[in-house]
Amino acid sequence: MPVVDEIDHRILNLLAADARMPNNALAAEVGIAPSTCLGRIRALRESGVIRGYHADIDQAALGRPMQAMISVRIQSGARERIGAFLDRIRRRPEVHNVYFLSGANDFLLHVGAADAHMLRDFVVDQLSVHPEIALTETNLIFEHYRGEATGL
Amino acid sequence: MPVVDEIDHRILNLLAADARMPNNALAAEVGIAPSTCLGRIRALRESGVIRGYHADIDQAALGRPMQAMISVRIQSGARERIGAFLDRIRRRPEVHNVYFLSGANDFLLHVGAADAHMLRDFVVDQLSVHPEIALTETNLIFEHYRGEATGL
DNA sequence: ACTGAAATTATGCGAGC
DNA sequence: GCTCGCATAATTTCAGT
Repeated sequence: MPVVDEIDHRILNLLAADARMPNNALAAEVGIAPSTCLGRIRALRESGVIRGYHADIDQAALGRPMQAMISVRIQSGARERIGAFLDRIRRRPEVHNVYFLSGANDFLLHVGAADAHMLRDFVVDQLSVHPEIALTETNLIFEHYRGEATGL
Repeated sequence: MPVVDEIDHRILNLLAADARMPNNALAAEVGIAPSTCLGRIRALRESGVIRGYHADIDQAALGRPMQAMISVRIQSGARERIGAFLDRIRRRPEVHNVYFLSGANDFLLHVGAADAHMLRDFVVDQLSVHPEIALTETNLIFEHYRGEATGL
């Protein structure tokens, strides 16, 4: 069980805002020596508190200007078989996030696509073909904002 | 409109997977000189293709083991006044993502909380108090997976 | 776009609190 | 046990070519 103190907290917030911030600057900001700061970051990384560092890419520039949120409902009898389905779906390049939820729908898939055609193909070829899937509902994402404080 | 070629594409995928990957390693991986690679990354950053670099933090370690997706529907007459509401809500530390959608519900708020109490307080104090908000529906997030290929 | 030098930054180690 | 300061290694950055 990792112990995260006040200073760790500040380091994490700074890294969530800018993961490429130099260790020196971080150390100065939180008021400890660079080597100490590095040790803390390494411990946080190894204990799993820091899960990784990711660049946030403008999807439109990558040829995927369209994003959608797809609600997926599983057949009530097939809840045990969804593990394999999930593992495959989350590895697809179109899929940005998978939320496994309580409520009437079981999943939310956040996906990117070049156009409506590609989106339709994704729903038909990746989702509807599976007998475990009871229904899907696709909604376009007009805008997507990230939170500021602590990064996910 | 920025031009993103094959090599840029590979750089972006690598940075999406690991934003702290050293510039030299990146350059070697994509087969160009470090200085050239740096120039490309800078251009991508300045043109907005790379929006930022963020550490992915385990929310449980930060004292927010609970996550929820809240569907929000706006009063049909109040669609013009939601800008200010959005600006405020997305700055709250509990809020990880705001999705502005088509369909019956107008927003999806992805939030973190320490417990059910805190979550209830967020819904009541930040959402229900606004007359512009017609209804909210809160669903717990059991699990959240990030996509692998290209980072968002 | 590459090469090589210079500045900046990261890392490991021994000492001190 | 955690922190620091210094020495070394690695990386980034900016010339010139």
